[in-house]
Amino acid sequence: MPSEVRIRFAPSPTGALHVGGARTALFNWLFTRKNHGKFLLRIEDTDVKRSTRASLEQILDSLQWLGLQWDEGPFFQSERKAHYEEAIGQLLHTGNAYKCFCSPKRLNELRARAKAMSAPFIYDRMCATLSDAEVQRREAQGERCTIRFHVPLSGETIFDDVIFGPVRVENKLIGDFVIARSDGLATYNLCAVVDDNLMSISHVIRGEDHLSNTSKQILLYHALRYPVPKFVHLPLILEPDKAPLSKRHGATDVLQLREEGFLPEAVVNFLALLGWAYNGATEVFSLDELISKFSLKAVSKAAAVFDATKLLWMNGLYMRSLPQKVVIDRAKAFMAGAGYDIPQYDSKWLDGIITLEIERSKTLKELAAHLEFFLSDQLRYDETAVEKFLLREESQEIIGHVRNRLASLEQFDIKTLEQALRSLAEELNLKFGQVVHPTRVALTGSSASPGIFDVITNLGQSRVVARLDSALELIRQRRQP
RNA sequence: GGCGCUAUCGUCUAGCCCGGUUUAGGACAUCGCCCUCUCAAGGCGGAGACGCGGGUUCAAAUCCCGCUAGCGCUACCA
Repeated sequence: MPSEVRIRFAPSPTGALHVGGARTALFNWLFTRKNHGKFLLRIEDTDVKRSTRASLEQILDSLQWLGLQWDEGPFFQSERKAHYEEAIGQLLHTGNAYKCFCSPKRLNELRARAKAMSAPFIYDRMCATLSDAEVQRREAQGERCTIRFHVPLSGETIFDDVIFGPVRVENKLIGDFVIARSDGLATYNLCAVVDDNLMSISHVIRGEDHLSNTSKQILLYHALRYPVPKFVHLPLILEPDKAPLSKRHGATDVLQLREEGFLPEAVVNFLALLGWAYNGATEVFSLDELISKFSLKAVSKAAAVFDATKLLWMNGLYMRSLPQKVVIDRAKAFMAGAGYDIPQYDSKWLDGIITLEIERSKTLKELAAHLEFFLSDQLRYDETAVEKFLLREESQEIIGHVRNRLASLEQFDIKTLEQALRSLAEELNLKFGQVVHPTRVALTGSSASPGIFDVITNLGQSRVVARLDSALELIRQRRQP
């Protein structure tokens, strides 16, 4: 029996959670659930300058919205300094680390010189050979120092990544890296190692951008005599232009996706398909199916482009396949959040018109927009539709007839309406569509809408007649000159 | 510059490990047709890819080498 599966998602709160981070979180979560392990959330906020409270909240909010519940945490690295200091002390004590007094200026010069010679920059280890007395003297003088890890000069560090396979790097190419800044705060590589050990993490699942850091961390594991976890690096997610994910390209933040009216179920399903495939043919998975079918072994090594169009398609799929009641409730909540006064509407009527638009909307936002002509009598006429269907020779007459026929109806159910309009078309010697199209534009302002009878019944007789009158008025005005 | 990683339709991918079953499969997008009161949905069909160059082999998308391109790391960021 393998030891317990303990997984962590460790974002740094320096910005909102974007789809790349969300995908990492998802894969972490799926792997945990599949293996009945524990999912921990750790906030890597050691960079005090860039970490913000707002980012933290956005990340937590995003994770919750996606339904990725964590079992332990959140833990904050900013509150765990004692652990890092202890490890650093141990490293110093065992001679695996040393104090470095080199100034940023000298380091920059070293870097510049290396670049000028197009040679690789590796810290020259000047401070590695300082005597204890010298170190003490300079410290006593109040000189600030960083602490560097003593990387072995020879040999190589090898690890077997679960996704990428064996990766090997020569130690002499790594260079003594900083594990504690001059202000005493430990850096990422050290904190991650110390915490992953303390938290008994079994698999470190993170973005491919950390692949190159892994050998450094393994060196740290060895020096600290910690057991080394399994490493799993996930391929990156790219913008359509193949550039790394960034703000400038629009909605790639999870919270933005929510604002755009996407459903978390669809986002999760879509994200799962970014770098992972079950058999290449099945694309739609419930969360439970995802958990049972997910496998890190099946994750691709190549970076994937975030295709918003496919997400849109999948969201539409979920709009139509999730239980209607669920979508209706989500739509109402979304609209309330967008400023609509939901309680003012008759609940049953609202549910009805939402239902009509669910199948023709890809997002909740789009759905809300489609509802506009039902909710407001300030019709926004689509100019193309007006020209095509209202300003035609025969339109005025047709709409006039429709108006009178509908106004005269005693019953206003679909059956009666259909009979009325079909016979009207027959009497006028017109095709049904010729009657319907101008009517639709007059009623909705657009040439696209739900079925005309659904529109009419849900608008109600008085509003229908009023709109037909308005359309007639509009036609008269537009024809004046 | 050094090191590391990656490379199948425009995009997400299956196939690659264990060479032949592949006229390289599916999905999104796109184009056409059907359905139809419009839109959407749905149905049917079309176009569309193994980065390049060498090997190995009777046979290579699949194995090997080189190249190219992209990305990552090379921070007192994570």
